[in-house]
Amino acid sequence: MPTSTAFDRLKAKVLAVVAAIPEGRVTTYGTIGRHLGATARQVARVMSSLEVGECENWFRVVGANGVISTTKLGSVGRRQIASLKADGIAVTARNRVEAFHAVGWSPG
DNA sequence: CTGTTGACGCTCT
DNA sequence: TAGAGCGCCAACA
Repeated sequence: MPTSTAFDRLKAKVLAVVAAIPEGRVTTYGTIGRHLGATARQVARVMSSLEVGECENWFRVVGANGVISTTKLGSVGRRQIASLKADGIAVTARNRVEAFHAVGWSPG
């Protein structure tokens, strides 16, 4: 029995999945959550708890339908959009990933 | 134990 | 197509 909490265990899974996202591809919290048997909320909480260096492509994780949560537009969102563009992923002015259906990636 | 909050998702209008 | 509201679940004070 690991001293780690369920949150830490889930965190490891999420990090593993997110770290496996290929370049130029994106996924959503719901997709990861369902694949790991967790809710999008839990995945989101894990992402919010990530530290600098914990995940190298956290920015490849977006909300449902490729929508970027406006909650993090304060500072993180800007950095996420910039990172996505750097990966070749276009983002519309509505904070949505362009051609999300084309870049949509499923963990597996 | 109770109340509040949230890097979300789905449905209705 | 766009916007607003409600629900689910877990962490935190």
